[in-house]
Amino acid sequence: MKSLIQEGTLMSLKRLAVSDDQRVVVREVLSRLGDRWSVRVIYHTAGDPIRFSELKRKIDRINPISARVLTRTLKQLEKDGLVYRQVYPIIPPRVEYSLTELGRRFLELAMEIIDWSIENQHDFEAARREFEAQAVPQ
Amino acid sequence: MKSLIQEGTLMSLKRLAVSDDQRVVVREVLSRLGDRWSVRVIYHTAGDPIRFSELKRKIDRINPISARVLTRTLKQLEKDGLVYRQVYPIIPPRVEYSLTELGRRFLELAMEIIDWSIENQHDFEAARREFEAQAVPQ
DNA sequence: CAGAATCCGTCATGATACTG
DNA sequence: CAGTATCATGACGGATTCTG
Repeated sequence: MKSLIQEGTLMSLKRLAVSDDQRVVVREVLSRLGDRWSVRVIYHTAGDPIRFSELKRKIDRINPISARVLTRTLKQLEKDGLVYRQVYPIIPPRVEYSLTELGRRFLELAMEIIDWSIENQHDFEAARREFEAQAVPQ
Repeated sequence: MKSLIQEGTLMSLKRLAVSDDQRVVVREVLSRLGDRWSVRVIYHTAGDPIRFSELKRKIDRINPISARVLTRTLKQLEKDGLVYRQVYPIIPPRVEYSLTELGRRFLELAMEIIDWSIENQHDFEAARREFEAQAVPQ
């Protein structure tokens, strides 16, 4: 299994090292995983098309998000091609968000990591405890 | 395939929503993917145990990293249980870094996403071009 | 309803110099 | 060799107020 990692990663890094454009895309995608809201927004956009306010309300239930941040996150995701934004030019305005195919696959990959994190929760917590037991016993 | 996503993600979100601790762990792992250096450091730590300076030199070849940032990144990864730090109490000091089992699996998952990003590079670039063509035509 | 505008605090990153 | 200390900065996130 060690060789599996090393061969796989070496191939990836070669490809990663070749082109600047590729490094930019990778950085972009990993950033979406790492920022505070993108994954959560994408998750709540996975079902039927959802309006701005409803999306905000759903997210607020778990963790409050400001309109400004939700707007910025959605705009970024739209630019990345992960989210589709449909505008109905009526009054009052109606805007619906949904996932693109790219967005759906992104969510699947994100979920793999999320599930893995939860499965290994205790290992992570044990590592942290041990680290803090060693460091600066004062 | 839609139901696949929705069932899978719903299960994950339920688990995600239940416990605060679980949300913390998930946030932690996703942050490691999203920050600028962790994945790169983990990649270069995947082979034989590697010393601080050699690690720095390898990373520098692609993108220069300051000693301060490399130190901080390594310490964080050690605290997360992804990297193992072996100290030899000799003079001059010798410190070797290697991956834990948790770190190896993390790298595999990260590589899935990296490979996917590269495979879909053109879709991402097309989405960005289209977005910028629409926005603010001035 | 779906944002935009403004202002502000925090954290990650980074350059530079120093040390056991 | 393997870091630490100090200082600076820019992006991200957030609260509040306003609008077509």
